[in-house]
Amino acid sequence: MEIASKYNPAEVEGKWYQYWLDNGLFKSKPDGREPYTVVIPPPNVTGVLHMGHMLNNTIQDILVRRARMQGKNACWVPGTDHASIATEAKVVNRLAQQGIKKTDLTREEFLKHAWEWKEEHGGIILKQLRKLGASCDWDRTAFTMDELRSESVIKVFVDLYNKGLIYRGVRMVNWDPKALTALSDEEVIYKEEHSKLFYLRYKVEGDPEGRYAVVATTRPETIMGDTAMCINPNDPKNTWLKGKKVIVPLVNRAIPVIEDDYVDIEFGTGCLKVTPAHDVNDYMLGEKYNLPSIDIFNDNGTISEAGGLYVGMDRFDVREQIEKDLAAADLLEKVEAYENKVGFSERTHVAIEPKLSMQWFLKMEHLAQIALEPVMKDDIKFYPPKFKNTYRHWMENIKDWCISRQLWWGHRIPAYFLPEGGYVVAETAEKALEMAKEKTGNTALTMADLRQDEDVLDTWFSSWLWPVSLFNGINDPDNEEINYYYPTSDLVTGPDIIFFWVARMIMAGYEYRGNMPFKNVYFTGIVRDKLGRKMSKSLGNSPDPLELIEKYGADGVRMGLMMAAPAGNDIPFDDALCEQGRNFNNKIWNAFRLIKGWEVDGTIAQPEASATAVKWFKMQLDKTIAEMDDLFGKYRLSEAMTAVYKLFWDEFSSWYLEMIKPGYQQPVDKSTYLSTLGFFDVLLRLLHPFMPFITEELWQALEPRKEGESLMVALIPEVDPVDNSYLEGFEIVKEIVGGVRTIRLQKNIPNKETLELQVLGEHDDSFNAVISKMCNLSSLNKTEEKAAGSASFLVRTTEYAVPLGSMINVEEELAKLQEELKYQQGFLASVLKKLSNENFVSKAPAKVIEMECKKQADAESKIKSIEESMAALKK
RNA sequence: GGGCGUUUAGCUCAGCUGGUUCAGAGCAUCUGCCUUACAAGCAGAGGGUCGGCGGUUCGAAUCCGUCAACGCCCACCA
Repeated sequence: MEIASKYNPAEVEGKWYQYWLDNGLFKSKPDGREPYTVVIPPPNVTGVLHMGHMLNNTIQDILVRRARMQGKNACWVPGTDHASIATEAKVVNRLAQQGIKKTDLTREEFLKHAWEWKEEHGGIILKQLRKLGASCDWDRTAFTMDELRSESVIKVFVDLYNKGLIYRGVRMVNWDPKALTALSDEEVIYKEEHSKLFYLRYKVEGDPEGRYAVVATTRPETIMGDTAMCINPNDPKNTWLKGKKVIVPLVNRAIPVIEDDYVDIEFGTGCLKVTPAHDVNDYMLGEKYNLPSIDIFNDNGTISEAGGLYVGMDRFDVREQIEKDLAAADLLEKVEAYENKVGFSERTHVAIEPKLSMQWFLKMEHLAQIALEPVMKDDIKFYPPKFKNTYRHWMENIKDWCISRQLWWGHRIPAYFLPEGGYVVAETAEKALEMAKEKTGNTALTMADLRQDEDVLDTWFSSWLWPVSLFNGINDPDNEEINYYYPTSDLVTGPDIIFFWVARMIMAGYEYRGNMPFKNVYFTGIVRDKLGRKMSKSLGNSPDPLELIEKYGADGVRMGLMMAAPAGNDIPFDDALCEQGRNFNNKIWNAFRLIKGWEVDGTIAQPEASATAVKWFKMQLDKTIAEMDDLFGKYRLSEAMTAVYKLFWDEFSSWYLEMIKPGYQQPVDKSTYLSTLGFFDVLLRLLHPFMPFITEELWQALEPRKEGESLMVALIPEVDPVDNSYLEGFEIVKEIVGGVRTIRLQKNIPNKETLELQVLGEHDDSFNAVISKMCNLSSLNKTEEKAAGSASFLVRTTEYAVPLGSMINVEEELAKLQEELKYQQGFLASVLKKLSNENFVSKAPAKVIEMECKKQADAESKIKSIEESMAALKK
């Protein structure tokens, strides 16, 4: 059989993915097996694959594939998120390119465009995931705005409203002047900004001396909205202002001076301008002192008519202009450089404007209560657990959730306003009409009399139902699927959405299923470039995942990502990691070439070295399987991968295969061959979750397979108990072989040339055949006295000598031995010092002392043997 | 301003409740090899007073205190 010496991923990946699809291997239906369920964190429907998705989905696929190979009924449900703000923005942009303004369209017309956009661009990301090898059950692909999910969302809204948990009211909310919508607190990102602190002069009304108060503010453009100035009643330096009125600069409007402890005497001048419409704290002061509120901004962040000045100008332009105008009017005392935190919209990146508006809110107290305990008690486990703290802190300080958005793309709030005021909340317009008639007593009401709320719900108000709604557990709470698949097993996601999504899913899970939505949460890190920077479009430091796959193969990229990805740690990504992954693919490929290239002879007996190798490797294999099991249990996936990586590369390729390898053009015996195929098969099983494509390719080529058979559903074998002392014995063999190799290297003796090996001291003969083969020995004998002119080395306390006759350089050997002797003597001295320490001997446990005594004996024995060698050389 | 986390070889990290093989792994580096599976490879080697200081202990990378640097989360001081 001719096989290329290098693995070509492009040739096989598409083929096997299609094979898996054709044979329905990703599909899952409830049955008698134990379920293993994962729901995908739904990416934005119009998004494209980035490195974060690659990492996240690689991890999910590893977990899912492994579960499948453990005989579980694995179900990985894919889907996308409608992403209100982001998608609506994209649609608006595209319309703008066509010269269409959103405001010129009706809601229906706009939504038609939006759905068209979704059909065109939606779900690209899911197609891309197939290139990665994601084993999702694609038949289950869902969308947060598809029929079932929409119905669930509306049903939940109505339910929460009926429970009294949803209310409507005018509150100070985070306003996004670009997206023109309210946002939740979580959607605001605070960033440190270099800004200015302006000191403005507020003249005291009717003061004969023309005195003025100085107010420090970062936002001079809001003075048109000032309705009071506040001082601390206990501030001696401002006592003179009590009861006075001051004139707002430029605006020339008189406002009262009020007193409240809220004002920090130390900050600025101790005078605070109060703008109830545009600052959360000022709003509270306004409520407390019954101040008027002047909203000086339009929704888009320009100054409104109510502002009186700078009408129509943008808030930031006004800030620049007003500085000049204040200075010109001699009303600007000074300007200082200042660092402060400014809130930005998570989606549109513009500065948030606090704004009073009518919105819908969800009360969080009850939901937080039911969701906190399970995480604290580890019913739901977080990996890494440090995020429990973050979670608790948020739950304990939670505020009500603003769930309405002034957008069209999303789930429309099912509230219907009545002609004479008031509203009803119902799942459908028909039901709403019924309720309206009942409420008003007016049976003549028609659909046309009702006006549905214009707003849609926050995207996360649908995402939080995801683990339940995917199995239709809201609409049909007792169906077979939800009963079987829920609670799901593992959730893999980034810590950045712990509040947006994870916490809220836990709330919804307990509220609507009375049970957790998932048992374990694996938080991934952020993928960074090798300089430690976040990957971003603007930096251009994010590699294109599909190009990477093309270059290194999906398996290589998966490995590259996993190589540096312990849970919760950031991933410093480097192409070199994928290269390492690709190289490993090649290693596997070539091991396969070797094995399949052998001619098998059923008549020859199994060599002793091969028999030993088979016995040893079986044990090594079992040990690693157990180790991987343990690591997977702790979600230490990169360590599990490292374990199998080393098993394949070091133990299997470098040791096992070398031990059983027949001589040039010699056949291999049947028994060894079959054992080797068996080992290779198991190795492929262990590797498959990490690198699905190459393993399937080789597994299919390993033996004839029936149509539809796949490694994907092969089982990871049970292990036999491991004899650790046997494995330890083999580690000694490795040291002996290493010792001989070093001598060959140093003396420049080619492998073809045979050597003799003499043993002085304790030695287990059962591995002699292996040692002889690996070292190409002509003899391996115990002896009392080694040959003159031999190079030797110590393994534990046994000396191994290779007679070399005249090739020995006595000077060099002596120098080497001298150095070793010095080290051993130093070591012995430190052990003796410990043992002569009264405190140590009396207080340390017997086991430890015993250990030290053994160290002493070993060191003494080694010293003796070194001294003997030196004496022999000097003869 | 609070809270959490990190700091171990050039790089990325592992070292669980203090004590054999506790100073490790992979990559990178260096040396020698185109050896008949694989040069995307093989065989070897070097490299760290475990962030600083102090304490507990017979014994500390590991426990405690403190300082420093970095990172993340939260918070209404203009």
